[in-house]
Amino acid sequence: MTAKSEDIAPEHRTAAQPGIASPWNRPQKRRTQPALSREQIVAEAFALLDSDGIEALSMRKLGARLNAGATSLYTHVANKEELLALVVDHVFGELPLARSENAEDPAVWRAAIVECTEAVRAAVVRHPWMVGVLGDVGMIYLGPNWMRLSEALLALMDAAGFELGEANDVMGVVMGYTIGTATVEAAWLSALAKNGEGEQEFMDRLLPAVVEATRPYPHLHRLYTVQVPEEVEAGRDSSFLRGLDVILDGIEARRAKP
Amino acid sequence: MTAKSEDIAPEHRTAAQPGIASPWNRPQKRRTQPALSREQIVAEAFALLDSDGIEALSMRKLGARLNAGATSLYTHVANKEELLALVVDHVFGELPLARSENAEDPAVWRAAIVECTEAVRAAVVRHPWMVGVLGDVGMIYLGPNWMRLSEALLALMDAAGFELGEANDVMGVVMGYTIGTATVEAAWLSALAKNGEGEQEFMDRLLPAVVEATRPYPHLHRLYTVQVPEEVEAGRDSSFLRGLDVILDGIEARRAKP
DNA sequence: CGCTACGCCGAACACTGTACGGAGACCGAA
DNA sequence: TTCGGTCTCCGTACAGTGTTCGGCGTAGCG
Repeated sequence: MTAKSEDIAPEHRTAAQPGIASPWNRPQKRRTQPALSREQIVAEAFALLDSDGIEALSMRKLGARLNAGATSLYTHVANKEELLALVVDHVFGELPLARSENAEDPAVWRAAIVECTEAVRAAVVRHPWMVGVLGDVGMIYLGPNWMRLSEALLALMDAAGFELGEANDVMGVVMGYTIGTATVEAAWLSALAKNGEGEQEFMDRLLPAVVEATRPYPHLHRLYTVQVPEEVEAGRDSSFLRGLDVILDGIEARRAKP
Repeated sequence: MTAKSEDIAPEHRTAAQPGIASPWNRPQKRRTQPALSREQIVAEAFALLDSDGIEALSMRKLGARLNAGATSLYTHVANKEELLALVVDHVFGELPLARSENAEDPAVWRAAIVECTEAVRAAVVRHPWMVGVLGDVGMIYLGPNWMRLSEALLALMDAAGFELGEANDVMGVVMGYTIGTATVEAAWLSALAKNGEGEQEFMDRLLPAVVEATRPYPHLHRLYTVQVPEEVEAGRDSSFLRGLDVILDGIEARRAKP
């Protein structure tokens, strides 16, 4: 299913054709270049993660999807951990980079940051397995694609008139907020997925229990009885943007003064 | 080692005392109440995680630490996943709650938020295994201890004069930032731990490679050559606080105006 | 005394990540 | 051509993992 056109006749595979040797199943010209590549493996792992989640990713299953043995992967990837790191960076590689044109206008750099962080958040939410992996993978920010993202952000802030230290701080605040928010959201979403229910339905089913459970906590109780019900999916979106706006206010204020 | 005083004579355990039966090792009055409890299990899992990390936590090892069989745990805990959720909430149970006295003074509620978020951040950084677990555990915020934390924060913001919706937003921004920052920090720290090196040494050893790797990215390159070297461990602390301050500025500004 | 309920656990199952060694095919040199 | 050397692939094996199931012994109750 995932065979590329460079794969020369899958029937060479010894296990695939257990019949007796004969001219018709003989290797015949055998593949001249590696059947597996790191990119291919990463891409297939990515697809598997997206379709079946993190606990479905095993070396054996991944190998099978590539018409390869499990241990063949280890010639291209040192570890499962390294594989996961590569996949995470692969995700960041799909995001658009922030552009720096006319960035001296606050409205412009603010919009650029909103766009960039929204992209990161959307990626994490669309691939909820990432949050469980981000913890295991130290040093994500050394991946080439994350570096490109960072570079673009720093360039943006530079064009906006921030000096390097400030720009770094801004990036830390904004990305910290984005990752934290997205983590919580994705955790919620994968809990949903495990129950196989839609967001709104699950919420409706859960809410009475939550309301009951929060009875000892008056503020929380009020929050869940009057505030939460109407906002769910759309609420997450607007909530993220509201929060980001507050942060950008803080940044812009600090920039204007001293 | 982890035996509680209610444990009546550990030598009943069949495996612990393989000697021949005799009046001295006979069961004698046998324990009258369950040898295991959910709290005990959670506490021991917590200790095991802290000392040996996430990949050292297996049901068998945990059982062994409690002088119990692996499968005995399942009478008190449904899953490993449920166990992890309980442990995470257990961590939050150790944090101090925000106090709401004199909260109408901005300096006071700001300080209270700083204190609270610093506690959360410190907890995550001190228990780096949490970040890998937060992803798997959906719905942490339904745990009783996290609820207590939220309630205290909401009460604080209420006392500070925020209305409920605003207070919720503030909590989202501040906690999102805190969790995100702590996640990145903890990932870095557990990568360190895996290499068994100190933070500064590892940084020194890694920096040249990073500087080289960032050559295609001018801003990043400058950042790593001129900015980063002097700040590492202390830098993380102050960086977190600087970012938080910016956010609080944004919040206070929004509060002051319409 | 017997009975049920409960807490505990040994064995078993289906899987996991990965080390190892061998097998086959390619390339360049002799 | 033949002979190595190198590279990729993979079957096997090992030491674990989470969890189910059936049974066992005790405690408390009638």
